[in-house]
Amino acid sequence: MKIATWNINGIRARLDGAVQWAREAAPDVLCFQEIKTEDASFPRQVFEDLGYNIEVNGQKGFNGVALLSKLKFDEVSRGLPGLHDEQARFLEAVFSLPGSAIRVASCYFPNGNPPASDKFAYKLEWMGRFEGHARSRLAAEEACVFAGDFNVIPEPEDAHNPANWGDDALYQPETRRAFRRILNHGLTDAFRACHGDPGHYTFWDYQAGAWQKNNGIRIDHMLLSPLAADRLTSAAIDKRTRSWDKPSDHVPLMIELAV
DNA sequence: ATGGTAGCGGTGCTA
Repeated sequence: MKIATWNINGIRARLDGAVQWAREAAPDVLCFQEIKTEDASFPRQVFEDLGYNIEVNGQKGFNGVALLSKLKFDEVSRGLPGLHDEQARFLEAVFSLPGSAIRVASCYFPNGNPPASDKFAYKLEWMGRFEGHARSRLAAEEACVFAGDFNVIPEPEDAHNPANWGDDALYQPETRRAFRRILNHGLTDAFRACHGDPGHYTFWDYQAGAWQKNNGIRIDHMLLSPLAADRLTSAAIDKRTRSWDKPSDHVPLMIELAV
């Protein structure tokens, strides 16, 4: 099965491209972040016409995540357990498969800029809450995929020019440490497990010709529990979408699992 | 060093 994630930066502003990509790539599960719209105004029909069931944790104007699935939703939960979050950043669901099941979450981690602000404190708090949640999911020994925009540059090889990011929340030592703590509970960075070489990015800023200069960063990730990682057969970034008209500043990431 | 772009919503905030 194919699972994809894409920070779409406004689903209504990006609808034609998002639908075209979903039709062609045909993921079984598609996670969106930054839909920037409320549940009631999510454009459901065009995706339902492609055969998707849809769950949304939306918010007016900012944030917002969604899960689209060709499989039936068995369970859905909104928000990180135990976190009273004003911001719509997390949506998790369980899907039944023949003889097994898989849990998938669409995650939009806080950006956290500027460092040394309340936004950065919120980012670290959110990452800590996520870590606790991931631990409890790992204890259940399920096939589980945490997919989304983590707003973390894990390593220098995940940035075209790491020196440019020294003052950015996405590359602070505390941010990278919090990400490693999450991984160290036993999650696999699916893209990195399939590609050892540097220079693969999922985000290019709109400003200063970042795309033309390939001045990108890898901040969208899929973290897999051991049962999911055992089934991982491929991972790919589809950077073609970044050159489309009116693109998102992020591009889709897709994995394939042998299930 | 600064400013560069985009979505939402109708101004300034967020990224």
